[in-house]
Amino acid sequence: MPELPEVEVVRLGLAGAIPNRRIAAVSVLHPRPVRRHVGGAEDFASSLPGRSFGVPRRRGKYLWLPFADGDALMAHLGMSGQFRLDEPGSPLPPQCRVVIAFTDGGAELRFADQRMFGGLWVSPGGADGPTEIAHIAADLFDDSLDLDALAAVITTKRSGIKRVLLNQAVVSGIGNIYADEALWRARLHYDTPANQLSQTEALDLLVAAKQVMAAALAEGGTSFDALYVNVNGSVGYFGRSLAAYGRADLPCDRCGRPIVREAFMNRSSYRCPGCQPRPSAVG
DNA sequence: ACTATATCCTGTATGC
DNA sequence: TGCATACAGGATATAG
Repeated sequence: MPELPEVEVVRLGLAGAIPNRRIAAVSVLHPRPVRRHVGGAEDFASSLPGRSFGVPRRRGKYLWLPFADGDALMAHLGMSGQFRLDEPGSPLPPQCRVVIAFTDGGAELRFADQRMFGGLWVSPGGADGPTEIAHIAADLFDDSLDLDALAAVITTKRSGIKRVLLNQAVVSGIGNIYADEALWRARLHYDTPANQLSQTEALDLLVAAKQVMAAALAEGGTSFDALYVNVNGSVGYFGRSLAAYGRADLPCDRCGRPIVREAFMNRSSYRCPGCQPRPSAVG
């Protein structure tokens, strides 16, 4: 699923293809992905032509594509959203929802989304920081992030540590895959109360999360199937490097015990029962 | 204020 | 072969 590394791969792909290009026409093929656009689908399609893109930006899993006029096109990939850059007239990708054509007649920007948890909308005045994502915290690659301060905040939370890692208002960009990988690297059980961690333990966990996401970014992200791909349709290769996620019954790379899969927060959590034992009751 | 859960959505895999 | 069900999970609304 697209988390920070995958979204950054997409951002980089867009950065090489859309800046300074002017929109000629927009087609909305399904209304749901533009549900967050205040004026509705027709307004979305009619308000974009004539605008020119700047350099795409990202916070956590959110992308925004600034326009020269100060507004921005907001984008979230959700579970299965994809941006593709394809030549006009070429076959549409499966579940293509929105098509943006340019005045130069070059590659079109196409938004496909099977499950439609993702979406696009125009953020008025959002080019330099959309208000719609004011509640989204800095991510671990944000230069302005104070890692020590973030670790201190985490140690005040009473929730289990995985809930905290997944809370985008605390630290953004981490989803189920990299949460499990970071917890495995830090040898922590997902249900460990965050306020039972020492400052050092919290800091080590954040560093682990940043390191695993940096490694994933270097390999083009994690792809399990065609649901996550780069703007040119290529897949990422970090899936082969995962130590916990998706490895139920396979041996832990550290201790050899089989990784277990457990239901947690309406999804799956993977951990090593040897390296990441359930914490003792509250003490 | 804080924490936890239900909901949305569809293609794929699995079971009977 | 066909139908039903489980599963994948990010963000938000709602409940506690």
